[in-house]
Amino acid sequence: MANFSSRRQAVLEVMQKMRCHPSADMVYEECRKTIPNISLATVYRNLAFYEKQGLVGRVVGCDNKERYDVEMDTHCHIICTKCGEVMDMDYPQKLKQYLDDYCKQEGFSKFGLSFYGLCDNCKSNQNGNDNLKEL
Amino acid sequence: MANFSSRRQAVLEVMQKMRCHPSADMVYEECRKTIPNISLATVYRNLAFYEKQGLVGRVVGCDNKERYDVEMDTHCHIICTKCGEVMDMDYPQKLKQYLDDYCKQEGFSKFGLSFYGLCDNCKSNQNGNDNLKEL
DNA sequence: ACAAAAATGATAATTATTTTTATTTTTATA
DNA sequence: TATAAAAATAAAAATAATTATCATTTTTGT
Repeated sequence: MANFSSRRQAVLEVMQKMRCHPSADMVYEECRKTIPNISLATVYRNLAFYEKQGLVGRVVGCDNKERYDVEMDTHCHIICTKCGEVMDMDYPQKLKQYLDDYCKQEGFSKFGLSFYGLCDNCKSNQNGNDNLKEL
Repeated sequence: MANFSSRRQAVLEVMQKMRCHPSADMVYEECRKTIPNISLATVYRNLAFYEKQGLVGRVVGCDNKERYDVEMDTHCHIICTKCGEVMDMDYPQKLKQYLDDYCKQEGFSKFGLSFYGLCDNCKSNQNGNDNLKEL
């Protein structure tokens, strides 16, 4: 059954291998390493395909690109207000259960929690600018 | 001091009057009702300006537009997985305090919580399609 | 009143994403 | 295995949202 085409499989494998929250073009660049002539549209199409399946989700960072993520629902995110990087984080103690229950009780299909702040990298390269939009 | 230009003021007033989470072009259309020759660029510029001040925040709905919101931090959001509408919601009991404390403790500057599901409107116009991307 | 700084409108440019179309690959079935 | 139908693809064009540019206007501080 669900035997995907080679390109389609590649997109998922690349997503699973990348330990980050790539934008579509990052996935594209990564795919090209093994499939040099894959098209960007194919990456977009397959990310949308997997999103519909629930295998891939979208996170929204501080830049204006969509970021994609495998394994949603298991973790929340820290989003750097300076560089836009998205990092995984375990839910704070007890919170996951609380939100799961609440969600079920109210009939929501899912939830997303993000914390905003400087990532370690930007923290050490401090220049007092805690805002992407600054020039 | 902070005596803004008339256009800049208008953008904020419109935002405060609109009881929704408008995209930039929605704010633009609303502004044009009183200032017919205001420019879309001015709306974008001033939304960015207020965002930097922390007076306006961005929410992300299910469509690919940025949605803007005044009074962040007081409420969380329900995002309709069908029409993309963003609605305000009070934080579930005790949750706000918990998250505020956690945030302060960990040194994050803010957080955002969203629940996903069908809005009442889409619930009643049921057609089994719980996904914007469906055709 | 006047010079300097900031904001604006109009439009062009950019960027991300989606659509289109002709072609190729995959799938199902005979 | 051969073959017709369906699905997926590459490449490019189209679309849509946002940002940048620049000449002009408005605001600010003195």
